[in-house]
Amino acid sequence: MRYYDNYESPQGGMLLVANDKGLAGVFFNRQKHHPKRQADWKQDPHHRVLQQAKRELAEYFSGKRKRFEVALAPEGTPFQRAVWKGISTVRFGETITYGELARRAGCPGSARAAGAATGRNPIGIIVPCHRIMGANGALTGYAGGIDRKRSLLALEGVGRDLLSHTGTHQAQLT
Amino acid sequence: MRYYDNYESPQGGMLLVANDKGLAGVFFNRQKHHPKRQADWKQDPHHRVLQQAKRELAEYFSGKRKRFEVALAPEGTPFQRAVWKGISTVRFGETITYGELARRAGCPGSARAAGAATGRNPIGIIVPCHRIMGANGALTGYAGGIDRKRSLLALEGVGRDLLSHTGTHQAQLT
DNA sequence: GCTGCGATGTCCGAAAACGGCTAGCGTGAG
DNA sequence: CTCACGCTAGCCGTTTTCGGACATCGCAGC
Repeated sequence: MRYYDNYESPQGGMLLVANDKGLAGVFFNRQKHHPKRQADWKQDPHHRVLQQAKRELAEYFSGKRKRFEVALAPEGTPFQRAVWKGISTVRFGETITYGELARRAGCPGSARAAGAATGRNPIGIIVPCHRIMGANGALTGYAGGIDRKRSLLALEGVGRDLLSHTGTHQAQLT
Repeated sequence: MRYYDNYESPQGGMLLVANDKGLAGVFFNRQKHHPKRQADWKQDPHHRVLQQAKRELAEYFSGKRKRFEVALAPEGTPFQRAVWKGISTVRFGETITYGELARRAGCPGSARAAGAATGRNPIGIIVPCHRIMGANGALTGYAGGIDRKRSLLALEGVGRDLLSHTGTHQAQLT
């Protein structure tokens, strides 16, 4: 069974989803790959996991939390889960490249596939896919929109020099 | 959650599967499309639905039962469920053709598709797919093997003339 | 009779397309 | 000479697409 609830963040409305094992989804409204609510999902604002997630997110956005503790239960292929696990090893305020991410997932050389898997990350913010950047420093992409990626990194104090990187036009695009 | 148990029939070992709503599967061991036991299935010989199914099957094989009453909960596409429902309208000892079956499912002209759906019937014997025959009288096919189809029809007293039908070569093949 | 054909829903395998990538060059400006 | 930048060609798991194959049957043409 799946449970869900809405959450209003400083960055916009979000959808939170949980299953029996833990948190399964955190999406910005109207973001890329946003799942559509299934008929058998139940809205439950008081669900234990959802409540904990909402609390931790609030603390994160208000600058009081740098690590998440809620139990995660994302669903995906073995490779995808390895990548998402790799993303979770990147700490608050740090960034790594897609290539490094692929290495941490145990598949060096699969940088591009790692990028695709990153784009499919179902647990935004808490699995900090916004901390992954192009090897040349470009922000490259973000399911919730590049602007949000920039904002999140700024919130984490990532140096402005990195955010305003001019190494490539791509930083401004998409 | 899924529950399962084994059952030893006069025609060979079988696997029975149930979900929360009713009986979901009845398969001969090693038959075509036999599902492989999933990690999250639980064996439970005392499950209410499984017990009822085993009892009714025993009665059927010993000639004491001509209609099944256990609740069914097969999983498939809308078309498939329509076909399986159509199959269930055929009574003990009767037979119909795939074309007639398609008609009963509300899709005349989809005889071939009905045949494919019949082959995917997850609830053997209880959803009596062995009562469906080719328009020319051939036995055509059976996921558990043509021999079992013949035996089941014999058990139901279907005339020997139908079983040894010589209208076409296909009756002896496959 | 026998042959060939068209209609039909689903599944399955193979192949191609598609990305939140990167390293390696070539080129042109300083 | 250097360096930044842009282009290109490989890289790789997932998703999408596509083509057959099926537990068929009735009809047309020979």
